[in-house]
Amino acid sequence: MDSDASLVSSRPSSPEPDELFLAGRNKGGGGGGGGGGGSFTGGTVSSSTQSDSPPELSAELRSAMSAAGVVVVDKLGFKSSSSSASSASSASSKKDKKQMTEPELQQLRLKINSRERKRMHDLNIAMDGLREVMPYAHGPSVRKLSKIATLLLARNYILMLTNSLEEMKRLVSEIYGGHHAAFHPAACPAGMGAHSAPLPAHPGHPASHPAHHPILPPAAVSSASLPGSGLSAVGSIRPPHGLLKSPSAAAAAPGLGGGFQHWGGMPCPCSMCQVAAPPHHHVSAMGGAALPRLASDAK
DNA sequence: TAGGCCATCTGGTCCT
DNA sequence: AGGACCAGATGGCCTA
Repeated sequence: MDSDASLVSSRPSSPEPDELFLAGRNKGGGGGGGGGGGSFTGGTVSSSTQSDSPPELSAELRSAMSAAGVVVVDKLGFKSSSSSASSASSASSKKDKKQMTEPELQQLRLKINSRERKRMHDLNIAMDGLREVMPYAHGPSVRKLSKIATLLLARNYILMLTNSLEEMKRLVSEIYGGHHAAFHPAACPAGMGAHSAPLPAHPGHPASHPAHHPILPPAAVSSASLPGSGLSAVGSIRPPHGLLKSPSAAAAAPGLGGGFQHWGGMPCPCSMCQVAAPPHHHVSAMGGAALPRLASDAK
């Protein structure tokens, strides 16, 4: 019904951050799957849901909808000049629900629905933000990761980055460990060269053992050292392949689809290479400016 | 056509 | 009291 469409359409006009996302996001394209289309096909969803309500309520609901629209918009941050609607809703909310008239109940219900919708939209925005930093192929031709796949891939990615950091620290300590005195003045940053204060994280320092991670909290380090930890273990934590039904998604998300298998034969010991980037990209990948993205060949 | 994924609605519960 | 959070139900869309 148009009611939901009006509510949904009122959201993009909201000054909130999700507006930017929703505006730039062409969910109707079908890339996001049925759900993606659902968010912008308010008519379909509303028709389905409104069909639950008695048909005779439609007109009433529509009138209530317009009033509730003001309330919703006001709730979303607009400077609503119509205080009557908000006052009516507040007044009705003060009543017992049993005493509320049907339009008032509907208005309250719409308000709650809108709030819940906004909450879910915010959740989806956060989920998309997570997808954006995930090392899998992005693009219009690549199917979007499902929510569960996104979460599982994110978990794997965090674990893998943790292990990568540990591995790099270990290598650095191996390289510079025996030449600490010689390398120290030049190799260390200014603060470190001065050694004004003991730096546990210094490569040559005994305390720089990976077990005492200077950056990550102990929990993160311990999580990296899961049973059978090490780089190969990260690949073993990947989610079930069944989560990636489409081969394109599996190819686009190596962390999910088994892209870690090449680790054993790779000349570069940096586990970052397991993700997607060629060995010479891991510096930029560590920088996080541009996470390695697989070739958008998928599909 | 079945199954997966999703958005939305809705009622309940918990928190501030 | 109001809002946030959660889970179940429902129905639409898409893909194999």
